[in-house]
Amino acid sequence: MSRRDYLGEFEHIIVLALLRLEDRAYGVTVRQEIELRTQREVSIGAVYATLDRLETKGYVTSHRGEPTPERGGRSKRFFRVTAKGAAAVNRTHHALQRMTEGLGFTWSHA
Amino acid sequence: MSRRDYLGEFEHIIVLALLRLEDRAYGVTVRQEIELRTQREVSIGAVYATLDRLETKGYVTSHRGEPTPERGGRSKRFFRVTAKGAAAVNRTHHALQRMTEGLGFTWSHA
DNA sequence: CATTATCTATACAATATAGAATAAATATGC
DNA sequence: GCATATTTATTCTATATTGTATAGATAATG
Repeated sequence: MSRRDYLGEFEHIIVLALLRLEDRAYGVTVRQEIELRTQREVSIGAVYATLDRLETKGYVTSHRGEPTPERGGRSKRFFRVTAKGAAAVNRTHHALQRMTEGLGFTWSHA
Repeated sequence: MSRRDYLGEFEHIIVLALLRLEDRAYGVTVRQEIELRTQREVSIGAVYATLDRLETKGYVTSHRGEPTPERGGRSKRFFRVTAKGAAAVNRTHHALQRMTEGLGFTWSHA
Protein backbone atom coordinates (compact mmCIF):
# COMPACT_ATOMS: atom_id res chain seq x y z
CA MET A 1 0.00 0.00 0.00
CA SER A 2 1.49 3.27 -1.09
CA ARG A 3 1.83 6.36 0.99
CA ARG A 4 -1.24 7.95 -0.45
CA ASP A 5 -4.18 5.61 -0.49
CA TYR A 6 -6.86 7.94 0.61
CA LEU A 7 -9.41 9.41 -1.72
CA GLY A 8 -9.38 13.15 -2.28
CA GLU A 9 -12.52 15.00 -1.25
CA PHE A 10 -14.11 15.00 -4.69
CA GLU A 11 -12.88 11.51 -5.50
CA HIS A 12 -14.63 10.37 -2.36
CA ILE A 13 -17.90 11.98 -3.40
CA ILE A 14 -17.64 10.48 -6.88
CA VAL A 15 -17.01 6.95 -5.63
CA LEU A 16 -19.99 7.24 -3.30
CA ALA A 17 -22.11 8.33 -6.27
CA LEU A 18 -20.99 5.27 -8.23
CA LEU A 19 -21.89 2.98 -5.34
CA ARG A 20 -25.33 4.56 -5.16
CA LEU A 21 -26.04 4.41 -8.86
CA GLU A 22 -24.86 0.82 -9.29
CA ASP A 23 -25.33 -0.12 -12.96
CA ARG A 24 -26.73 3.26 -13.96
CA ALA A 25 -23.52 5.16 -13.29
CA TYR A 26 -22.09 7.23 -16.13
CA GLY A 27 -20.84 10.80 -16.39
CA VAL A 28 -24.19 12.52 -16.58
CA THR A 29 -25.98 10.54 -13.88
CA VAL A 30 -23.01 10.85 -11.55
CA ARG A 31 -23.18 14.59 -11.87
CA GLN A 32 -26.93 14.62 -11.32
CA GLU A 33 -26.72 12.41 -8.26
CA ILE A 34 -24.17 14.68 -6.62
CA GLU A 35 -26.03 17.88 -7.44
CA LEU A 36 -29.29 16.38 -6.25
CA ARG A 37 -28.01 15.14 -2.92
CA THR A 38 -25.56 17.86 -1.96
CA GLN A 39 -26.94 21.01 -3.64
CA ARG A 40 -23.44 21.49 -4.92
CA GLU A 41 -22.96 22.56 -8.52
CA VAL A 42 -20.58 20.28 -10.33
CA SER A 43 -18.97 20.87 -13.70
CA ILE A 44 -19.11 17.94 -16.05
CA GLY A 45 -15.43 18.31 -16.87
CA ALA A 46 -14.56 17.85 -13.20
CA VAL A 47 -16.56 14.64 -13.12
CA TYR A 48 -14.83 13.08 -16.10
CA ALA A 49 -11.37 14.20 -15.06
CA THR A 50 -11.88 12.58 -11.68
CA LEU A 51 -13.36 9.40 -13.15
CA ASP A 52 -10.36 9.09 -15.46
CA ARG A 53 -7.97 9.54 -12.59
CA LEU A 54 -9.79 6.95 -10.52
CA GLU A 55 -9.65 4.54 -13.42
CA THR A 56 -5.90 5.08 -13.87
CA LYS A 57 -5.44 4.24 -10.23
CA GLY A 58 -7.51 1.08 -10.56
CA TYR A 59 -10.28 2.27 -8.27
CA VAL A 60 -12.94 2.07 -10.96
CA THR A 61 -13.41 0.41 -14.35
CA SER A 62 -15.49 1.53 -17.30
CA HIS A 63 -17.18 -0.05 -20.28
CA ARG A 64 -19.20 1.26 -23.20
CA GLY A 65 -22.95 0.83 -23.16
CA GLU A 66 -25.17 -0.08 -26.07
CA PRO A 67 -27.23 2.68 -27.65
CA THR A 68 -30.61 3.06 -25.97
CA PRO A 69 -33.94 3.54 -27.75
CA GLU A 70 -34.06 7.17 -26.65
CA ARG A 71 -33.82 10.24 -28.75
CA GLY A 72 -30.21 9.96 -29.88
CA GLY A 73 -27.06 10.76 -28.05
CA ARG A 74 -23.65 9.27 -27.89
CA SER A 75 -23.15 5.90 -26.25
CA LYS A 76 -22.60 5.91 -22.54
CA ARG A 77 -19.50 5.00 -20.64
CA PHE A 78 -20.54 3.14 -17.52
CA PHE A 79 -18.40 2.99 -14.42
CA ARG A 80 -18.17 0.73 -11.46
CA VAL A 81 -16.05 0.56 -8.35
CA THR A 82 -13.41 -2.16 -8.13
CA ALA A 83 -12.45 -4.09 -5.01
CA LYS A 84 -9.44 -1.82 -4.73
CA GLY A 85 -11.73 1.21 -4.96
CA ALA A 86 -14.00 -0.20 -2.28
CA ALA A 87 -10.97 -0.69 -0.04
CA ALA A 88 -9.92 2.92 -0.62
CA VAL A 89 -13.33 4.35 0.20
CA ASN A 90 -13.34 2.19 3.30
CA ARG A 91 -10.00 3.52 4.46
CA THR A 92 -11.02 7.10 3.81
CA HIS A 93 -14.35 6.64 5.53
CA HIS A 94 -12.75 5.08 8.59
CA ALA A 95 -10.03 7.67 8.94
CA LEU A 96 -12.68 10.36 8.97
CA GLN A 97 -14.80 8.40 11.36
CA ARG A 98 -11.98 7.88 13.82
CA MET A 99 -11.20 11.57 13.74
CA THR A 100 -14.86 12.42 14.30
CA GLU A 101 -16.00 9.90 16.90
CA GLY A 102 -16.44 11.12 20.43
CA LEU A 103 -15.98 14.68 19.29
CA GLY A 104 -17.77 17.28 21.36
CA PHE A 105 -18.92 19.25 18.37
CA THR A 106 -22.52 19.84 17.42
CA TRP A 107 -23.14 19.42 13.72
CA SER A 108 -25.64 21.90 12.43
CA HIS A 109 -28.15 21.04 9.76
CA ALA A 110 -26.91 23.65 7.32
CA MET B 1 -20.31 31.79 -0.40
CA SER B 2 -17.78 30.98 -3.05
CA ARG B 3 -17.93 28.01 -5.35
CA ARG B 4 -15.43 26.05 -3.32
CA ASP B 5 -16.32 25.98 0.32
CA TYR B 6 -15.58 22.38 1.05
CA LEU B 7 -12.52 21.24 2.90
CA GLY B 8 -10.02 19.08 1.05
CA GLU B 9 -9.44 15.62 2.45
CA PHE B 10 -6.39 16.52 4.51
CA GLU B 11 -7.78 19.90 5.50
CA HIS B 12 -10.79 18.08 6.82
CA ILE B 13 -8.65 15.74 8.92
CA ILE B 14 -6.63 18.66 10.28
CA VAL B 15 -9.68 20.66 11.32
CA LEU B 16 -11.08 17.61 13.09
CA ALA B 17 -7.79 17.25 14.94
CA LEU B 18 -7.98 20.89 16.07
CA LEU B 19 -11.51 20.39 17.34
CA ARG B 20 -10.39 17.33 19.29
CA LEU B 21 -7.32 18.95 20.80
CA GLU B 22 -9.07 22.15 21.80
CA ASP B 23 -6.51 24.39 23.53
CA ARG B 24 -3.65 21.92 23.15
CA ALA B 25 -3.52 22.13 19.35
CA TYR B 26 -0.21 23.03 17.77
CA GLY B 27 1.79 21.51 14.93
CA VAL B 28 3.29 18.61 16.81
CA THR B 29 0.18 17.53 18.70
CA VAL B 30 -1.92 17.82 15.56
CA ARG B 31 0.41 15.45 13.79
CA GLN B 32 0.42 13.05 16.74
CA GLU B 33 -3.34 13.03 17.03
CA ILE B 34 -3.75 12.15 13.36
CA GLU B 35 -1.10 9.45 13.39
CA LEU B 36 -2.50 8.01 16.59
CA ARG B 37 -6.09 7.81 15.45
CA THR B 38 -5.67 6.93 11.79
CA GLN B 39 -2.40 4.97 11.66
CA ARG B 40 -1.49 7.28 8.80
CA GLU B 41 2.03 8.70 8.65
CA VAL B 42 2.01 12.44 8.28
CA SER B 43 4.93 14.70 7.49
CA ILE B 44 5.22 17.72 9.74
CA GLY B 45 5.67 20.01 6.73
CA ALA B 46 2.33 18.89 5.36
CA VAL B 47 0.70 19.79 8.64
CA TYR B 48 2.11 23.31 8.76
CA ALA B 49 1.45 24.04 5.12
CA THR B 50 -2.17 23.02 5.55
CA LEU B 51 -2.56 25.00 8.78
CA ASP B 52 -1.17 28.08 7.05
CA ARG B 53 -3.56 27.65 4.18
CA LEU B 54 -6.49 27.22 6.52
CA GLU B 55 -5.48 30.37 8.35
CA THR B 56 -5.26 32.33 5.12
CA LYS B 57 -8.78 31.23 4.33
CA GLY B 58 -10.01 32.29 7.73
CA TYR B 59 -10.90 28.78 8.88
CA VAL B 60 -8.45 28.84 11.79
CA THR B 61 -6.51 31.39 13.81
CA SER B 62 -3.20 31.03 15.61
CA HIS B 63 -1.37 32.63 18.51
CA ARG B 64 2.02 32.16 20.15
CA GLY B 65 2.24 30.29 23.42
CA GLU B 66 4.45 31.05 26.41
CA PRO B 67 7.58 28.97 26.99
CA THR B 68 6.97 25.85 29.07
CA PRO B 69 9.26 24.53 31.84
CA GLU B 70 10.41 21.65 29.64
CA ARG B 71 13.88 21.04 28.32
CA GLY B 72 14.03 23.70 25.64
CA GLY B 73 12.28 24.04 22.39
CA ARG B 74 10.89 26.89 20.44
CA SER B 75 7.64 28.53 21.51
CA LYS B 76 4.48 26.89 20.26
CA ARG B 77 2.00 28.23 17.80
CA PHE B 78 -1.49 27.27 18.93
CA PHE B 79 -4.40 26.97 16.56
CA ARG B 80 -8.14 27.03 16.87
CA VAL B 81 -11.07 26.74 14.51
CA THR B 82 -13.08 29.87 13.71
CA ALA B 83 -16.84 30.03 13.22
CA LYS B 84 -16.18 30.10 9.49
CA GLY B 85 -14.07 26.97 9.83
CA ALA B 86 -16.77 25.25 11.83
CA ALA B 87 -19.26 26.08 9.08
CA ALA B 88 -16.94 24.62 6.46
CA VAL B 89 -16.41 21.38 8.34
CA ASN B 90 -20.17 21.15 8.76
CA ARG B 91 -20.80 21.56 5.06
CA THR B 92 -18.17 18.99 4.17
CA HIS B 93 -19.45 16.55 6.77
CA HIS B 94 -23.02 16.87 5.56
CA ALA B 95 -22.22 16.50 1.89
CA LEU B 96 -20.44 13.26 2.67
CA GLN B 97 -23.24 12.14 4.91
CA ARG B 98 -25.89 12.74 2.29
CA MET B 99 -23.88 10.81 -0.24
CA THR B 100 -23.44 7.95 2.21
CA GLU B 101 -26.83 7.61 3.86
CA GLY B 102 -29.00 4.73 2.77
CA LEU B 103 -26.14 3.25 0.83
CA GLY B 104 -26.18 -0.53 0.50
CA PHE B 105 -22.48 -0.87 1.09
CA THR B 106 -20.94 -2.73 3.95
CA TRP B 107 -18.04 -0.88 5.51
CA SER B 108 -15.32 -3.21 6.56
CA HIS B 109 -13.28 -2.72 9.68
CA ALA B 110 -9.97 -2.50 7.83
C1' DC C 1 27.25 26.88 23.24
C1' DA C 2 25.32 22.31 22.68
C1' DT C 3 20.96 20.20 22.79
C1' DT C 4 16.23 19.87 21.97
C1' DA C 5 11.68 21.12 20.16
C1' DT C 6 9.30 23.56 17.00
C1' DC C 7 8.46 26.23 13.07
C1' DT C 8 9.49 28.27 8.22
C1' DA C 9 10.63 28.22 3.38
C1' DT C 10 10.61 26.12 -0.76
C1' DA C 11 9.86 23.03 -4.40
C1' DC C 12 7.24 19.68 -6.53
C1' DA C 13 3.36 16.32 -7.23
C1' DA C 14 -1.47 15.32 -7.15
C1' DT C 15 -6.17 16.86 -7.26
C1' DA C 16 -9.92 19.95 -8.56
C1' DT C 17 -12.24 23.07 -11.72
C1' DA C 18 -14.31 25.24 -15.86
C1' DG C 19 -15.64 25.52 -20.40
C1' DA C 20 -15.18 24.68 -25.21
C1' DA C 21 -14.72 21.26 -28.60
C1' DT C 22 -15.83 16.89 -30.44
C1' DA C 23 -18.36 12.59 -31.16
C1' DA C 24 -22.16 9.47 -31.84
C1' DA C 25 -26.75 8.51 -32.26
C1' DT C 26 -31.56 9.54 -33.96
C1' DA C 27 -34.98 12.36 -36.32
C1' DT C 28 -36.80 14.81 -40.08
C1' DG C 29 -37.62 17.29 -44.40
C1' DC C 30 -37.18 16.70 -49.01
C1' DG D 1 -32.33 7.37 -48.64
C1' DC D 2 -29.48 11.62 -48.03
C1' DA D 3 -28.26 15.71 -45.89
C1' DT D 4 -28.52 18.13 -41.94
C1' DA D 5 -30.34 19.44 -37.45
C1' DT D 6 -30.90 18.00 -32.75
C1' DT D 7 -29.90 15.55 -28.68
C1' DT D 8 -27.00 13.31 -25.45
C1' DA D 9 -22.70 12.39 -23.97
C1' DT D 10 -17.70 12.44 -23.80
C1' DT D 11 -13.04 14.37 -24.50
C1' DC D 12 -9.66 17.94 -24.48
C1' DT D 13 -7.10 21.87 -22.80
C1' DA D 14 -5.72 25.01 -19.56
C1' DT D 15 -5.28 26.63 -14.92
C1' DA D 16 -5.89 26.99 -9.89
C1' DT D 17 -5.83 24.80 -5.55
C1' DT D 18 -4.33 21.19 -2.36
C1' DG D 19 -1.18 17.84 -0.63
C1' DT D 20 3.55 16.32 0.37
C1' DA D 21 8.48 16.07 1.51
C1' DT D 22 12.85 18.02 2.78
C1' DA D 23 16.13 21.03 4.55
C1' DG D 24 17.24 24.36 7.40
C1' DA D 25 16.20 28.43 10.57
C1' DT D 26 14.80 29.88 15.21
C1' DA D 27 14.06 29.84 20.09
C1' DA D 28 14.49 28.11 24.78
C1' DT D 29 17.11 25.53 28.37
C1' DG D 30 20.80 24.11 31.08
